[in-house]
Amino acid sequence: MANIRDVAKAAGVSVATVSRYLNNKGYISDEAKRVIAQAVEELNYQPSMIARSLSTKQSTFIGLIVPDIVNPFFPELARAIEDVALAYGYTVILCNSDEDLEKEINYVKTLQQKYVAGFIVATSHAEAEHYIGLDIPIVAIDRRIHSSIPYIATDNREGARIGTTHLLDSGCTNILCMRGPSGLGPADDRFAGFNDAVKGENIHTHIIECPFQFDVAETMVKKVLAEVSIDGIFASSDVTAAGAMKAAYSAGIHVPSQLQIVGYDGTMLASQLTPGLTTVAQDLYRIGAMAARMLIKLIEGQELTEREVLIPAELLIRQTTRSEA
Amino acid sequence: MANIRDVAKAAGVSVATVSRYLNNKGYISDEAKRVIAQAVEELNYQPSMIARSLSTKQSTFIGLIVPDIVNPFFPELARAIEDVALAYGYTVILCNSDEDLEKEINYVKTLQQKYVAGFIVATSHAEAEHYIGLDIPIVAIDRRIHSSIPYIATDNREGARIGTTHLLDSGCTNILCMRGPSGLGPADDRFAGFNDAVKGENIHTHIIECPFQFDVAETMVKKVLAEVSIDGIFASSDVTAAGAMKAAYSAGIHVPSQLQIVGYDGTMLASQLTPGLTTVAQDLYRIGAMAARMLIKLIEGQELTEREVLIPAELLIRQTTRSEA
DNA sequence: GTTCTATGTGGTACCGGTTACACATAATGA
DNA sequence: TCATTATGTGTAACCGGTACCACATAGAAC
Repeated sequence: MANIRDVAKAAGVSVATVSRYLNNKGYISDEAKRVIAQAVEELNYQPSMIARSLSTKQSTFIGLIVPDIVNPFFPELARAIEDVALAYGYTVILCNSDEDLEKEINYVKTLQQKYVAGFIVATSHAEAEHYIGLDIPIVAIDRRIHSSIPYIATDNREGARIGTTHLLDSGCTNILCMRGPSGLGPADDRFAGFNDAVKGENIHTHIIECPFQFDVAETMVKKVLAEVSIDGIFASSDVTAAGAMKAAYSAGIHVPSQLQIVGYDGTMLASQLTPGLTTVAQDLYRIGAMAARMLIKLIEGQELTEREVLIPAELLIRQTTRSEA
Repeated sequence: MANIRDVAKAAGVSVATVSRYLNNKGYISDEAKRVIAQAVEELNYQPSMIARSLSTKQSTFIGLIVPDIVNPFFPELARAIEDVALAYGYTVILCNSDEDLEKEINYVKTLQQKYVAGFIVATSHAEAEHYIGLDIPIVAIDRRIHSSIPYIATDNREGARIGTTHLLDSGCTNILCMRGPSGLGPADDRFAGFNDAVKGENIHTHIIECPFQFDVAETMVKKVLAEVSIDGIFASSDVTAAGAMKAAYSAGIHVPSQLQIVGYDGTMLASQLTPGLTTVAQDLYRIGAMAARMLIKLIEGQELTEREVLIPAELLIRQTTRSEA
């Protein structure tokens, strides 16, 4: 592969001029532009990003840390981030942390060696201390890491309130709330939103704490259905809602006539279930895209207008609720 | 951040010695090892991968090109690749091609500039010519790009045969085959497998060509159900099977008592549907892991024992088929 | 005693860019 | 007319590693 000196020689100018041409900075005559363009074309020259990075100590890599890309929540996020990154000339490095702090720290270290320009962190084990010391821009998704790190998420509390209210409006009076792991920011917020909605209403509520796993959800809901009588479920994720649907099916309980269910996330899964799952949709794409844009601003030294952004959730009414009104 | 010269100075040796120490090559005395280790420790030195790459013209980045990470088929693949890559000290760059040839070429070009060590290509628009010229190792997943490029995939034909046979064994006599886009390798193979299974059997078959999209599948199957009477569906992906399930539900046709369905892929979706979707599972993780291992071998200059690997598919029997036997 | 080999270390060119600085020329303003 | 500024270009140091080559020393082989 040709390098910048080859181009300079072919064009009959100095490497400095070629560099200026490539980066569009400083003065260059039209004539110089012409001959360099031609040389670039002829030699099929492509500048080495590695050499550029070494020299400028900057790169166009963005590290994306997620717990597990297999969790349907993250691909859409990743997709949005990748789209925006591409548009701005960055590429994204995928890291699965498995919620394992050590793995995460390790990744951060490795990527630093590779001069990543910044991180987008969408993980729950994020310990502030390992990030705030870094002199690399970071944006947090879904949960707050530290006040100094900008973050962007769905307004989970309000979203959960809306979802639960929909259950109430649809006539449910015996509601099971499948809350997510306590201590986990978004899960706590959603639970708070659930409580906001039911407070003062004359209904019965049952609370279980359930990890975001299909199998566990199915098992737990099966047990609940055998013990108490409920007519509505607010699940704090689509995956757990899917588990609940399966449990209801096994128990011979019809959805939505006997039991109504609302999920959370608005993933593909929700739309592909039968019956279609009513869910509180997060605008994952928007979150991802915005996070990427914020990070790139940070990387390029621009000021952020907002450091904390809450995106509203939207209720998608499908067939697991009756929405009489 | 400290560099290798700082370390050399602190340890009272030359940079060459430090480099040898870091790369474990050449002769170094125990004493030198000791003082260098200490200096590295004290300065918290981490070698710059960028500088190393510039010098060696090698990197530890692997480019992963997929059509769309949102398609549930790919996250699992990506996960496996990432796991293996991590274990060998590589990091993976995620690229969504959207089946767009130009975007794909663009990515390849960009990543070349960034000195990626190799590519794993899991995309259908792969035009051989853009890859065979590259002097970078490539492994293809799911479809063959060119005879010179190693590839690894599920034995789709045999998988489809097994899935279809299961439908036959379960008593279906009127089967709809939802084949994938013709011209697309894996889709063609699966269709061939379907034909292998039904050939010579005394049953009726209906064929439709359906892209791997939920909505389209639902619409198409709705139409079929209104027109002809069938008791079994072989879908060539889980997503289209899910669409078919929804269509059946809308038409008031019960699965599996009136209509049995077999999907393909074995994604999470299949297990999370209600009723659970019987499906021909590809061992996505194994495919991904193997592809990553093959690529790394190639990168590191080792010989491959096999250049084409077919992984057997496995039938996962769940609740959309009756499997009387 | 001389040659050979194994062990150990250092100097420095090189990878392919960027950029500070020096320098030249033309145009502008006082 | 002379100083000043805008325009345009080249030289070379630098980013932080790698690795070739030269060179030293010590023990083994002949």
